[in-house]
This record gives sequence, C-alpha cells and structure tokens, in this order.
Amino acid sequence: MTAQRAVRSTRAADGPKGLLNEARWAEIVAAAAEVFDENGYRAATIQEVASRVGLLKGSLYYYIESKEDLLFAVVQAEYERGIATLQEDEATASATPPARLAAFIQRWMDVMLATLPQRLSVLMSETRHLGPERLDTIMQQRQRIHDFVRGLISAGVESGDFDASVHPGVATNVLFSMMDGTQQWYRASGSLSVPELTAWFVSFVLHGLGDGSFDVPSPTPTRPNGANVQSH
Amino acid sequence: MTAQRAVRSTRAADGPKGLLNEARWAEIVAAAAEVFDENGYRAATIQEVASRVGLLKGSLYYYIESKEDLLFAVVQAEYERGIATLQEDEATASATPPARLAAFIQRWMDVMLATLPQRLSVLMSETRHLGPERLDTIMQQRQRIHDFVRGLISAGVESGDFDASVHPGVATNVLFSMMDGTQQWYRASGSLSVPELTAWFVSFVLHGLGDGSFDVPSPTPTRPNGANVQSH
Amino acid sequence: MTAQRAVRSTRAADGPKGLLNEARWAEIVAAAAEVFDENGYRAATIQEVASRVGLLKGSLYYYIESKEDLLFAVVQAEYERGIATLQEDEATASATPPARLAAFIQRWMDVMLATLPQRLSVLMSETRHLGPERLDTIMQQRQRIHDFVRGLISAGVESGDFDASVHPGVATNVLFSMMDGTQQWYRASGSLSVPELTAWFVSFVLHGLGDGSFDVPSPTPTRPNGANVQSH
Amino acid sequence: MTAQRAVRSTRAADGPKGLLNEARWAEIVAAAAEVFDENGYRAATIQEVASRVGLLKGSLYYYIESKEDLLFAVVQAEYERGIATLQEDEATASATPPARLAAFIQRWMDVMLATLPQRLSVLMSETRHLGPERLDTIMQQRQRIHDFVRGLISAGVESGDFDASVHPGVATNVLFSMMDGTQQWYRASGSLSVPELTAWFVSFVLHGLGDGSFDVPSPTPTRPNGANVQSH
DNA sequence: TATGAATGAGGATTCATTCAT
DNA sequence: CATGAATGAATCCTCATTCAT
Repeated sequence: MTAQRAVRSTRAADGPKGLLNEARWAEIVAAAAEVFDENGYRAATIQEVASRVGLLKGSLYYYIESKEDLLFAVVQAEYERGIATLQEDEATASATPPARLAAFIQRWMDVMLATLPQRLSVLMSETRHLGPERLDTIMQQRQRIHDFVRGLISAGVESGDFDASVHPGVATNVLFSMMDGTQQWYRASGSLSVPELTAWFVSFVLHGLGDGSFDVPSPTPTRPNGANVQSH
Repeated sequence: MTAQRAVRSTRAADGPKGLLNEARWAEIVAAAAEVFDENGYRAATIQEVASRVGLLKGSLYYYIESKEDLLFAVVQAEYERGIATLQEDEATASATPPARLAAFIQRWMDVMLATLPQRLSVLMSETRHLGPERLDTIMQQRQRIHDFVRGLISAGVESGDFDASVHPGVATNVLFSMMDGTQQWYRASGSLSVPELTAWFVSFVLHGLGDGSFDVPSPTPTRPNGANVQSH
Repeated sequence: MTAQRAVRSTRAADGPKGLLNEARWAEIVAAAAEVFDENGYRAATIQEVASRVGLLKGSLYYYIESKEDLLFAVVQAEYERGIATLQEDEATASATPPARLAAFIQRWMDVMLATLPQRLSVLMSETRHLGPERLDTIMQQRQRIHDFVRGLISAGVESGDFDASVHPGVATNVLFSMMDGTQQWYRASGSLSVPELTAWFVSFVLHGLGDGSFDVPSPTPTRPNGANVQSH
Repeated sequence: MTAQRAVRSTRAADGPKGLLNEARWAEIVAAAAEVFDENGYRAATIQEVASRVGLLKGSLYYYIESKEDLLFAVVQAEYERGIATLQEDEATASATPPARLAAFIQRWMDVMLATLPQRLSVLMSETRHLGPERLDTIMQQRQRIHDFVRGLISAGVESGDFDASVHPGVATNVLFSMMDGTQQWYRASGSLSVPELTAWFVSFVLHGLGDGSFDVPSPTPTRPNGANVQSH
C-alpha cells in the first residue's frame, strides 16, 4: 500500500492525476515481477509487461515514468512483505531467543515460498539497476530486516542459548542466504513439503548456532531419496 | 584451459587458424567476468569488455563469435575451478565424512573468496542467458559438484556422524547457498579473516548436520563485534 | 475576437454547439502562446498547455481539433493585433509620409513590446508548422501589413522625403526585422525605456531613409552606457 | 576546425576512436544544417540527416552521441564563420569607424548570404535546445561578435562621426537584426543583387547613425519595382 | 465540460554484429 | 590482428489523439 502510493506520487508531478486505479497498478506490478523474474530486468521488455496486462507498451507509461519504476515497485513490494514478517505474536515475543528465531524462520519461509514460482530472490541482484536514491530506500529496509534477526541471534548468544563463537552479523547473512537461496532449487512438486523443509531448516540452524537443547520437533516421515530437490 | 579450447574450436573453423594467443584470451575472459559482474550480462557491453583489454569492439570478434561466448567462457571457467576443488589429497580422502566435508568447505571457500571482488555467484543467475546446449553443459558440471558433496553427506548420515533426519540433497543446496552467498556480504577489509570465517562455517554446518562430536578447531581469536560484515 | 470565432467555427460542426466559453478560449490561447514561446511549437506539449489552464490534456480536445489549431490561434491573434496597428487617426492619416511612418513605428513598438516577455516574433518562425491553407491565411495578413508600410515608404520616396535610392520593399523588410527582433534582446528592466527606444528607432530609420529634415524629437534624457541592452 | 574537434572529443570517451574522418563529419554537419533549417530542430529527425549522407539512423551514432551534438556543431560552425568575419585587413583596420563599420557590414552580408538557402539565422532561435554548457559556449562567441561591432559604433560616436544620441548596444542589436533577418526575405533570384543590397544597407545604417558625410557609393542602377523581395 | 484510460505512430538511442582494409 | 565504419533490429520513451463515462 504505502509503497504503491509512494511510486504513484512520483508520477503525479506531470499532471493533476490523482490516485490511479490501485487494482490496475497491482496487476501491473505483478506482471512486472513475473517478467523480470523470467528474464532479468535488463532483458525484460516493457512491451512484455504491458502485454500481460493487456496494454500496449506506450500505455504503460500512463502508470509509470520509466521502466525503473517497475523494478522499484516490485522490489519494494517484496521487501514490504519481508518487513511484515518481522511482526511477532505476543506469545512468541516473550519466548526465548532460539524459539523466536525458529518462529521467524517459519514465517519467512512461508512468505518466501508462497511466491513461487516467482523466484524473487534472484531479483535482489537486480536492485543494482535502481538509481542511488531508490537503492538507498531499499537498502534501509533490508537493513531493518537484518537488524531484527541479528538482534535475536545476539540475544541468544548473550543468554547462552547460542555458542559464544557465533558472529551475529555473519550468522544473519548466512541464514538469509540459506533461506532466500531456497527458491532456486526447491520445487513444490517434490516429495518434501514446505513445512518439512522449514522444520529441518530450523533444526539445522539452531544446532548450527550451538543450541544443544534443541530437539527436532517435526516428524518428517517420508523422505524417499532426495526427490523434490533440484539442482537448478 | 580445456574450456577455452572448447570455445575456440567453435571458432577455429573460420577464424585465422592456429592456436590463438592463449594469454590474450585469458585476459579477455577475465575482463568479461569483471564487466558482467559489475553490470550483469545484459547490461554489459562488448565495447566495455573490449576497452578493458585495449581493443575496439569490432576486434573482439576475432576472438568470439557472439557475446554469449564470453558468458559461457566466464561461467565455464568458474565451474572448472569448482570442479578442481573436488580433488582431495590422500589423507583427506580416507578420513571420515565430516572431516572430508570440513575439508571441502575449506577448499571451496578459499577458491570462492580468492576471486573477490568478483562476486561470480551473482553471475550464476546469468546462466539463463546461455543457449540450451551450453546451459546443459554447465548444469552437468554443477551436478557433478553437487553430487560430490551430496555423497559426503549421505555417507555421513549412513555412518551415523550426521543426524538421520538430514536430507542430503537439501543440505547440499543449503551449503552452497551459504557459501556462494558469502560473496555478497563479506568484505575482506573487515576484521574477520577468511580463515576465521571458514572455520566458523565448518563449525556451523557440522553442528547443523548433527555432528555432536565436532569441536571448534580454529582459534578464532579477535572477534570484536561482528565487523567486516556488511549488509550489502 | 474575430479570430477565435474563425477557429471555433471549424470545430463548431461536431463539438457541442453554441458559443464556447470565450473567456476560457482566450485563456487557452494565451497559455499556448506562452508554452510555444518558451519551448517552440514542436517541443511544446498539449499537456503543458492544458496544465496552465488547469485541464488535463484530453480535455483540451473539447476546444481544439489538433495542436495546430493552437498554433494558428496564437499566430493569428498576433497578426490581428498587427493589423489593428495599421489604423491611423485622422491627423496622422493626412500627415507627410515620414510623419506617418514615424507614427506607425511608434504604434508597432508599443504593441510588440507590450507582450514581453512573450517573444512572439520567435514564434513567427513556427508558422512553417501550419498547414498550407492556414499558412496562406497568415501570409495574407502579413502581406497586408507589409503593404501598408511599403506604401508609406513609396510615398515618401515619391514625395522626395526619402532618398531616391530607397527600395521600398527592402526597407520594409528591414524595418520589420529591426522592430520584431527587438524582443530578442530588449529587457524592460534596463535603463532604456520603451519610449526612448522607440524614439531612437524613429530617428534611426528616418535618417537611414534619407529624411534629412528629421530632427530627433524626444528628449532621451538618461542614457548611461547602453544598459538594458542584452545580447540574449 | 576547432569546433569539430571539440565535438569529436566528447565522443572519443567511449572508445579509442581517434580522429574521425573529417570530411565525413563535415558532410554530416552540412546535412544537419539543411535538415534543421528546413524543419526546425525538434521536427527534424536523425533519420533524415542520416539519409542525406547515405547512412541509416543508427549509423549516425558512430559520429555523434546525441542529436544535440549536431545542433551544436551546426550553430558552432556558423558562429565560427561569424568570428572569422571580424578579421580586418590592414587598410581597413586603420580607417575611420564609419568606414570600418561599412566594411564589416560588407563582409558579414557576404558570408551570411553565401549560405543561402540555409537560413541559419532561423536556427539561432534553436540554440535554446542546447544544454546550458553548450549554450554558454555559443553565447560567448555571440558576445565576442557583438562586442566588436559595438566597439566600432562607440568609437564612431566618440569621434563625432556618429550622432551622440546613438546607443552603441542598441544599434549593434539592431544592425544584426537587420542583417540576419535578410535571409528570411531575400531571394537571390530577384533583381536586386547581393552587392546592391549590401550597398544600400551600408548607406541606410550610416545615415541612420547620423553620418551625414556618407555618400552612397555604389551605382545601384536598375531598381524596377521592388522585385526579388519577398514577404516570407 | 471534463476526466481517466488507452492508443499507436513515431523517434532517439543502444548495441551486437559484420566486414573490407 | 586490429580498426573504422556501417548495419539494423530492438527498445525505451513521448505525445498527439480518441473516447466512453
């Protein structure tokens, strides 16, 4: 919501335009996300995005000022979902750091994998094509997300739940690499379900961070022979 | 070496025969790697690559047949380094799975971080711009690397060193996400050295996989407060 | 008035009938004059004109049929003012050719400089963007104005007031170049007032045409050092 | 010469280009001058310019970086010719102000009318489409030319050759308006030759400035009835 | 009257690619 | 080997214009 509005205001400059049709805008951003994801930002064409919403290329410019606007909107939307993920319910908020971290991983994976087949993590590498100002806006949001996780890990180290040798910053980056990278190899069609995958992630990370007390909770029954795991 | 030759043979047909200057070719591929890394494949221009080796864009076509050749050469070279990393010395080859995995992580990280600031992992997402045949070639190499690690993990699970709940395929993908993602946030200028970082990775992964017996080996002396870790 | 009506009648056929709001139309033409003057006809956008009268570009089409309509209206209005300038009062009409010419220069300069900062003379070069028919209409008006001046000069030559070597046609063109070109360098903010400038023009032209009897009439008091004369 | 080189250096940035074919460049600028003159800068298309030199539109970009480069080159070339006109031979340089002014008018008219049918004076109003930096460069040259003439007129006023009421700055602007405006109405096909026209200009201006001693030198024999004078 | 939305025909610019020299 | 010159297809973006509401 906020994001779209921000984008729109940019455009409002060249004419008494008022609030443009929000639904249409959402459609466009979704189409852009798809196209950028499939081809990469540079290889993607405005024409293709327009076609997917049933417009001619020129018409898209009624909604945007430049192709970059679309990239920004897409990335921004993604980060907003990420920030929304930081929100904890009361029970979780008062739990121990490992429990809170586990819950966050859960939430994050749910959100990430919900967008398949839009492997937006790939898009993150496209932020480089944003202008400095917008890149900065995005980076701030990224920071906010990272800070949250880093805080949890730091707390865990201090409380003794995690190993003292853990670098919160490094661990945070590693955690996100793991989680966001998932979209590049996980196929929902395989035999491993999202909950199963997530459960194992939690286990892996907590053990990795030295939380000896952690015990694998989920059953993870069927595990044939590594199906639903692909190399690309 | 092998790679270059493969690429060249394509061209050898019509271009001036004989062995093309190997050194020059290496220079060109290195320049291409830089340029692709800095701008992304599509945004990169032949002109820029040519400029970095002191040529005019037209001249580059003496060495290549298309821009894609450069992408292929760059990616190929990277994977070849990766495959070379699979080689173990005798002692390692006869060690336990966890030890062999630890050694692999060590070797891989050394190789990966040696190429900084070329964050080639980002480039991996550019493989999509390769034609199907070449993409396939690359994927096979990728598979070979993955299979090696997966084999180690499987062996560890079977030997009881790793937890039975570990999915070798998943764990392999996660491991590579972690390692390759490093290039996106690690800054050599920070206070954490590559060996220290690697040591922690080994510890994190082995613990994560359930190797309770593993004990942090490296000294990991100075660890101020997570410096040399950046979010961008 | 006449002009607007002429323009409107074109449109009256299909647009909503009746007299369109004359005031609104005048506003629009004035805005168009401004915008064309600032950017040139081709670079000017309908949107910009619309914005200045508080409309959206689409809405302007209620008043016009094409962008060219605006150009025509603007140029036409200008020429009408010019033609109105041909009108002499009784005393002047019966004076000598030099006196009548002097009076005309006076009137013309008053009208021209009254429209500053709209350097409409620049716009004259935009008439080329009018269709042949309209261009012709404009040219006829231009001719009418020129003929008037040429008549005065011819009369002056015949009466012996002006030098026999004077080419009426050439002199007419030169006179208009001088007068209309003024808008490109004269700044009202300078120390030379419009009356002073005009007085000098009269003197320059009459002497130039060989009217030896002419004597500088106006006082031309303060004349520091050529201030209020700019080269742009 | 200098101008072209300046333009070219801009382009040299993106590749070891060296000096481009000077002859070709001259051809291109000439074509651009024509096209801009015929349609105005904005309405002119790169395609049209390219066609006139037998190129495709894309090919023109081998020589330029943007359309504006062409405008700059054209205007610049014109001003350079103008500056070259300031050069006086020894005899003239030591003559009286009126004589020097007369000689300048002679030279200027020769140069201006030599470019017909390229009414470049019209183009002067296109300088507005240049970027601020280039506009400035042009304005400096314009200033230099104006200063020369203004100097002559000032000297004439001081020497008593010209009337004390003459404003050098105003007179300079008027003189250029007259001369440059000529291209808009003079047709070589008419009965008035360039020398005849110029002679009358000299006479008109000198008398206008109050040089009573000036006597029409040229014969100006045939002067039918204002032929070769057109209103547009 | 006015608006919002869409159109579609350009037009500038980029760039991989070709090739004669 | 290397260059300079040219190509031509693609792509972004602009804007006059239309029209249902």
